[in-house]
Amino acid sequence: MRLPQYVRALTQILEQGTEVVSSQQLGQQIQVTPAQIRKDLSYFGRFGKQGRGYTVRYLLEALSHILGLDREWQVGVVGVGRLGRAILSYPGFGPEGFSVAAAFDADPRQVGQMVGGIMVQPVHRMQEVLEETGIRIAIVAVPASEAQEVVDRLVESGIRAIINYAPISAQVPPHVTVRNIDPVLALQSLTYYLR
Amino acid sequence: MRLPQYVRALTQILEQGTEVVSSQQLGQQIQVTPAQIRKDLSYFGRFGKQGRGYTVRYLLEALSHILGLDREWQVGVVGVGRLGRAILSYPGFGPEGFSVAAAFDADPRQVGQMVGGIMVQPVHRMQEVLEETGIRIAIVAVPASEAQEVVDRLVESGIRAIINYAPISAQVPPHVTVRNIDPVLALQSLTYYLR
DNA sequence: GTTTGTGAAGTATTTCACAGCC
DNA sequence: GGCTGTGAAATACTTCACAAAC
Repeated sequence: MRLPQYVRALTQILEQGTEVVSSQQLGQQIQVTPAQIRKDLSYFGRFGKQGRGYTVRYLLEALSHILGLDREWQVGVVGVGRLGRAILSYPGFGPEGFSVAAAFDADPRQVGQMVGGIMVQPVHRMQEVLEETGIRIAIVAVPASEAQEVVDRLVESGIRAIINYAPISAQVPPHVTVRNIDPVLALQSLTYYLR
Repeated sequence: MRLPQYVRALTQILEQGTEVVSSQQLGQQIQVTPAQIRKDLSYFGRFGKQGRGYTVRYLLEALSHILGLDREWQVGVVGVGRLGRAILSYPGFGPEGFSVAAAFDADPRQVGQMVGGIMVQPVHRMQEVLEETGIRIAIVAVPASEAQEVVDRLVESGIRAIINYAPISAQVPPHVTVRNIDPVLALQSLTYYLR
């Protein structure tokens, strides 16, 4: 899925004040071939003008809408240890339309604390809170040993999308999508090229 | 590149005391089809026995060697802001054979400080230090606006592999490999499925 | 009976290349 | 002349299915 990259690049291009962009120029910025970009876009509609290119603002709005980025998404974070705290106080989600609206932890010492401006709730209230708030995206930042259990409970609670920071390959039903963030795997795949 | 996943799964299986594993069992654990696993492995050699499966310890050692994971890798971190500090104090790299051996920052207030047990060095000494220590892997944790410049200097310094946490698509020559860690892009690709 | 390793078949993804439009 | 949108061609990746080995 390259659309989010296009959105990011178009946002930058718009900020520069450029009004029209070709697939060639866009591709240069994000290391994707022009044909690839045109093919990707053609799957969703016809956004360009021959001989001219794409109107940056128009394409940006169209793609943002397709991705559902023209609204704010509430996100729940499970696990407020070292990593969870870093996520909760990460300032990069807000500007992109994601707002961390709930945080959970199993450790009673964490529960009740304020982290990144929100109150940590006990994990046994997770289903209740997620259903009340209608949160459908969760970030899992618990130890590997507890991650699958947490994922199972998130799925039961109606979560539809998960960012998983735990080093496991989580099992989920088909209606739930998972993206793994796994720096160790990334490092380990790099070492292959260093010999 | 799925080999690192196989290594991780095999390590767990070994810890459980299981000595032999089939592509079927291994696949179940990490959500990969048995045929896929056999095909992946066949590219590097013949590790199994028909009717039996794979000797866990033997396959684990073979894959670790192929990936270069049978040694320790020194890593340099550039940027010791919020994110860089989290990376420097992340306890998950060491056990996997990665040791953060140098840290750099452009901010003079950070330079000289000890973070995660190592001394922060000025970014202008980066090339010198990287060449002295022979570090070939770097983690980039600087703001987007400075990331490409840092990447360029890393490439000049002989770095061959980069984990990039900055939200940019870095330009590097073909002999350098980059892996991006980008939670915002991951989130944005998830929202597509929620409508 | 079980499970590997692997050609062949089947899908998916990417690139080519050009008619059509600006 | 420049650039899109898109079928066709080319690549890449995955799954099938089975002979061979245990």
